[in-house]
Amino acid sequence: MSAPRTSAPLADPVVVPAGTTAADAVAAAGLPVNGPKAVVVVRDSSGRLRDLDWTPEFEESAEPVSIDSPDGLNVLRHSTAHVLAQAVQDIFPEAKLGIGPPIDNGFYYDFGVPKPFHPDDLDKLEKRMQEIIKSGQTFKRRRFASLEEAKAELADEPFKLELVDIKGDVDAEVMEVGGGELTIYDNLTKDGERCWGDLCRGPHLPTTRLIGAFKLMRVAAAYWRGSERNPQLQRVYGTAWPTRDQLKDYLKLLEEAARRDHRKLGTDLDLFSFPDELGSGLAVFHPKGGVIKREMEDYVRARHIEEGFQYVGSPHISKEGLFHTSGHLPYYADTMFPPMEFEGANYYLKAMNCPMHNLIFRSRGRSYRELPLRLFEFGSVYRYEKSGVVHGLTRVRGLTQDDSHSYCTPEQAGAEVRHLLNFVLSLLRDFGLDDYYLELSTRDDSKPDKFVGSEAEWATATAVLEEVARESGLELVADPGGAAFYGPKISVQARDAIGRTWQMSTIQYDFNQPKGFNLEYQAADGTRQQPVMIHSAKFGSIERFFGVLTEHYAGAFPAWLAPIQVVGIPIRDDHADYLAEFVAKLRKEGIRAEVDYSDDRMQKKIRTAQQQKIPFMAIAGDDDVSGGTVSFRYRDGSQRNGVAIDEAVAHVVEVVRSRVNTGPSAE
RNA sequence: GCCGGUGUGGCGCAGUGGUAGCGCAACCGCCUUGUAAGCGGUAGGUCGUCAGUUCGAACCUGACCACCGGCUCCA
Repeated sequence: MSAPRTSAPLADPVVVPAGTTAADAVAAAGLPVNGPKAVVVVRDSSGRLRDLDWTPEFEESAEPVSIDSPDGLNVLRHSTAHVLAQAVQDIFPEAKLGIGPPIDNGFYYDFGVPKPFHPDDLDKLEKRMQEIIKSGQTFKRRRFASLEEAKAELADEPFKLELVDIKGDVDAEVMEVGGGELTIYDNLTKDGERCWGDLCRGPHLPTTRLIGAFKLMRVAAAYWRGSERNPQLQRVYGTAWPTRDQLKDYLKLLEEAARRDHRKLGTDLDLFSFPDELGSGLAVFHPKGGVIKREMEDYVRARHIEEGFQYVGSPHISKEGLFHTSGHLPYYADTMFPPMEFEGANYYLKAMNCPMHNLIFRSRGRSYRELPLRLFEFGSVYRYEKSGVVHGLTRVRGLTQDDSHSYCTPEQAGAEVRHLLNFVLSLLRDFGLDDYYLELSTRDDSKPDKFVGSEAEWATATAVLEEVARESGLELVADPGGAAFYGPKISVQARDAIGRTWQMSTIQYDFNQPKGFNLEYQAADGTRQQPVMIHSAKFGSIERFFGVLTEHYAGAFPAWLAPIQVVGIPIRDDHADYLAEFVAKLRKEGIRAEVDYSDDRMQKKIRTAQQQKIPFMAIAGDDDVSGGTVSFRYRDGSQRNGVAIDEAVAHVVEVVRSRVNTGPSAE
């Protein structure tokens, strides 16, 4: 997610005499220069942000930018990065400066240091930053006419020197070369004395005092200029806000995310685990997780069949040749588990299902009348993810894809992609994800060896996907270079309950594998033609989707997915038999219901059921027994007392079958 | 794969050189209770693994494994 580039105008353009500083202009317009709504920079007519002390080019159309706008927040965060860098060099004088851009909710700064930072160092740095901020430093822009001058100034900063020297693909976000212009910002104390400086394109806050609240979050290593071949620098991450309250809210959001973490909930709710004995990235689903997984699969299988897919099956391993034919092996040999050799052949665990489906297509002659031919399966694949990247259920080494391949004529491709996109979106909606945008991943023409097929083929395929994506009316984001080697793709990015986005489904247009497999169908005119294939995974992987759903619902799954849907809670032991009859009736309707027979008190049983996030608690005591009723407590805490047994059964059945959620997802 | 951090009963944690402790969960009792923790007792750990240092290692050193936070990668 990248921050929006625009900020809403605060006022009409300010008209001032030439030579006025932006700060004076802002003041003249009666705009605030302090506090949480402060104007911190201005935008010139070319859209570029400028410091408030910017005079020479000041224009009538300059637009004030407030600190709480997205641009203003970036300026605030970037300025905080400078304060961090100054603090680091104060405490670790040997530290060399990398870069320090703003990011979502914060900033980072990279440093070259002889010894990596320890998390405890953050406290010291925060303290020093606090002092700097309170002292009210300003950032003073200095311009250099020549490279030499700048280099002399930066003689002690090897990384900055490298930035100065970079020819061609200069990272314009980081600095500005071009036109021979290089700028250094000097940090000035309140008395106007220089106390620090950094090569930077700016702009910055007029004073560090506007940094209302910040916190250093973590240290990590990051490759210099993002390349694995470069040395690693120490990156310090922080967050920064105009006010303390905003920082507090942000930290609360992080806590909420931690509370929803599927890895924690997986243990708490007894859903799944990753036994050491299996190896990294290999999950087992426990009975409760198994229920959810099976419900997900059953539903998705049924929906596929409704949509005209045919359910197929294929093995987990194959001889090597198959993956040569498909073209995968040269690209993915590193990330496939190493081959097993026996009977004179190499066998690989499959890392993708498409080659298998291609063999099904090719198993007999195909007619145009069969197209689009839609094959679908839950295909388990194994990918040797690097040790540092496995992450809960969202990045694993063994996973199951709900993988489909639609074989169609090139003319049918657009309609098939449209069909798939609608299908995918309706499925996601059924699982409570209804806020999404699309990403169109295309070929990177500068890296032809990463992609197969001609430019014309790519252009055709991309045009088909783009047209369907556009007419969907959903937000569409370009992802140049993100395509698979065999073709472009649309991916659906879904926002969860707390606004995080997850890449979910993909739809990929492939004209290459049909070629490699020599797939053919007989056309109406009797000629043999080559189909195109559309790959699609709706969940992406069952495991990953499971993890995302767990976080989306914070473990409070909608009733139809809940491992235990109803728990009977007797007020006294002797009410248990009465509830057992009720539970038996529910089970007859296919409801997952149990009686809590533990010798805990009913309050404790309620607490246990709440922690298990069970949607329905059916409570019964003397009143209910004599009245032939049960009393519901829902997991959101609301109650419905004295519901007649038959009505209660019907109520539960209705909620479960309608697949709606009972109670707010956050408990 | 790279950098840093962490690894103690099912879960959450304490214990920095003298042969392991707390809370929850589990089990056994007592209590018989109307919407989020009643009380008492019992059992459970070769302290991630393997080497090493030491009279002695949960604690110090090394290697490996796993996890966490990032980076790089993600068909």
